[in-house]
Amino acid sequence: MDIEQQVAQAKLVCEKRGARFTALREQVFTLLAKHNSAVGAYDLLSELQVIDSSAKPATIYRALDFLNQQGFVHKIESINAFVMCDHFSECNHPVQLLICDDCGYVEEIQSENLDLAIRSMADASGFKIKHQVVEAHGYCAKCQSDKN
Amino acid sequence: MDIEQQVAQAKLVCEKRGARFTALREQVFTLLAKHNSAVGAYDLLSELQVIDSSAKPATIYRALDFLNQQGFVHKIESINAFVMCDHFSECNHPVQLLICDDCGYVEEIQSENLDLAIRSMADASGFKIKHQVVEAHGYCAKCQSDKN
DNA sequence: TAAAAAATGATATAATTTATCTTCACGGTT
DNA sequence: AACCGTGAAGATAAATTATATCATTTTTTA
Repeated sequence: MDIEQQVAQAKLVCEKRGARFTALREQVFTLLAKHNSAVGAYDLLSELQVIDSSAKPATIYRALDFLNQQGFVHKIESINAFVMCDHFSECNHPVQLLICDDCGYVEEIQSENLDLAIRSMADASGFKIKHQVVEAHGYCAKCQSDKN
Repeated sequence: MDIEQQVAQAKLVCEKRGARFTALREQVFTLLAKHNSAVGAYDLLSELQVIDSSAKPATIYRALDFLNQQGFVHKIESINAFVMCDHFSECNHPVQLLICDDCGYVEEIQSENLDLAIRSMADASGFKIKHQVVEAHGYCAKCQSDKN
């Protein structure tokens, strides 16, 4: 799916939800979509400032907040960075990421078993899960082979 | 296991490894051990400053770094806080946490299935995992019942 | 159109973490 | 015991990440 399609899809989803996909939010969405790896908020801010020189930290954080709430982007807690969601139309799925510590590439996975394993442990303790952070760090296939 | 035993155990482990469990590191270890929930670095710093008024941020971060490397404490990436490890003698186990967003209680779980699920997804992509961050947020049994 | 709600602008600041350089303490070696 | 190399801690500063607050503008709704 190319970026224009993603934007169109996001607009559609927002319309359905009564959420406002404003020009600013679209800009941030597009900037992030152009990366195929994780990006820090301040890096994104620098990019945004090329278009909109008045942008400030709060500008980018607010936009990211919104996009995150809509499920379009994920925050990677372990590296303070943001990444596009691979399947943003289906909302509210558990987020599970493989993060390459070498090249920064992020792969979003979907393991039902993983989700079940967490939930069954939680159930055993009477714990009610609202949100999961699953971030595996290591080296992607490409970076491993590059080392040979 | 009470705190003195934990300290003794930590000393033993460090000795075996040729790592230095200095007075400062012991103080930070003990402070953290007194909590049964996650604590922020600056909260810990405040507590340390009662004993050692010259302590600075770097002081606490260095000690936490060491304790983390030894596997005695875990950093909770999603809330920027630290917690004692439940089983610090067995090193290098994957860290899996249930974090109560109400009372701050942290339960460390050990699910082989969870670990396997992540690894099997990684294998499928040729991804080599070095470190996992698994942090489930929600409400513990106690906080749920308190709401009734 | 007026009022309410939401988004953005602008400014400041808080919170978290790391870098750097110096000094000190410990362990092994001559 | 004095010497020396290494790692730890002290001191200072600064980088990085994130939020608070209040004014202004835009959009929605009554």
